[in-house]
Amino acid sequence: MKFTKLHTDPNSSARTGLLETDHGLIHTPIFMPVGTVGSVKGVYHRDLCEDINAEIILGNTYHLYLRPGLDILRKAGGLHKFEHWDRPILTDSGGFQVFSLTQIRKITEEGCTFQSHIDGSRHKFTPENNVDTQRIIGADIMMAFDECCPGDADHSYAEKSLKLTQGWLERYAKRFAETEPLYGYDQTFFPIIQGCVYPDLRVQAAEHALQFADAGIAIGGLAVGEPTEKMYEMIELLNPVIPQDKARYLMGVGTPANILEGIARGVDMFDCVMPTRNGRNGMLFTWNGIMNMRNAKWKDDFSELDPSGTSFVDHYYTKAYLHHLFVAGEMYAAMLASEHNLAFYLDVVRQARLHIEQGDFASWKDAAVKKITSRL
RNA sequence: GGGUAGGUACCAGAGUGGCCAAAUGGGGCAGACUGUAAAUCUGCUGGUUUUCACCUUCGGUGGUUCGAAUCCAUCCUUACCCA
Repeated sequence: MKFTKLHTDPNSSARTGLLETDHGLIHTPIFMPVGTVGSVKGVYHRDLCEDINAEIILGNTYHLYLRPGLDILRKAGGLHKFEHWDRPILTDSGGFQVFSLTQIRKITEEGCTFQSHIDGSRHKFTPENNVDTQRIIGADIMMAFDECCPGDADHSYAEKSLKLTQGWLERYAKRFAETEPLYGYDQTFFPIIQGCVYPDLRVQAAEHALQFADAGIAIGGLAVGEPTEKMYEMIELLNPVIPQDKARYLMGVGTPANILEGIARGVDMFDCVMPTRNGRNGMLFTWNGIMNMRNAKWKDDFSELDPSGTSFVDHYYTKAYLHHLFVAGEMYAAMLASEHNLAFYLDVVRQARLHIEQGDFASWKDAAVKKITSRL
């Protein structure tokens, strides 16, 4: 896998690039829709390709390992074939579940013991079996197995956590080097920089992780409880530390504004459940601001859903109609909102790329952020 | 005409002397959501007030009582059954 930097913005650290995979090209900056258990919730793959134009989607190792399980994934010939998705896939390792399923897991130096959130059965992830599992899933980009450290952790915990992550990374890289892709196309892996909100830990984490970076590297453990400003500080801090020829993936982020600010600070790749989850819960992101479609104000607004939207749903349906679908609890509401939001997110990164190429990204970004964070 | 069971907040429906502005659902109105245990969760939902508190409210009217949604009388009314 290869990452090439293409353009740089003169007034910020924003850049465009190209990530070449065996399943196709990824133009960065990019947003990657999250498809945890083998589907981007509520959205047809057809629409993901043609309407939204997602260039890559995510899967999740923890969730897919529990269900459908490795036997089925192996028999299916990997996740691409199983879910019939021909474009690139990135899988998270389950490191986020180490963070979010804190009540039902135990961390040791060897790995992490989980209780399944589905049936309570006990399982263990180690860096080694995590590589094996992601080989079976067959992601184009595999994520290292880490501990996603909470944003409010103190320095001592963060340091201990980082040590663990670093030890796991070394073992992960070793196992990765010893194993081969199973399905005839290339796989790469991204190491993950942890270190919470502590500059000394972050820099140290980056320097360590960079030894294992091939095409790209990830910044993890952000947007997990720390103030947004701290998140921006950490990205700024890492920007000069990470070589320009590595794709930088800011994991789990975020709001459209977070993404633009991340791009301005040199980030190339983003993923987040926000467009789909918040969409299912009635929130629409647009260039003109945020709409809560359950609000009564939309009930007799028969204007098109989003005049500036790029999805067909934006011009095919009205605000009043979507409001009605949400109030009525119709699943179609969740589908339409997810489709709109993902199309918007992909439009955000597309516009960002255009403005970086034109060289006016920084000023455009400031104006855009102001607008998209307002409430309609 | 006779009998029985009812009439409680936007709706349904608990409550049957003080802890009742009144459970619980639904509906309504807002809010939250960041590598998805989320088509989920939270708050508010008689009036004034930031809270305390006070005022008005449980079909109508009139009583009993220190005190009534709750007991009594009467009227209105709904459903079902019998004729």
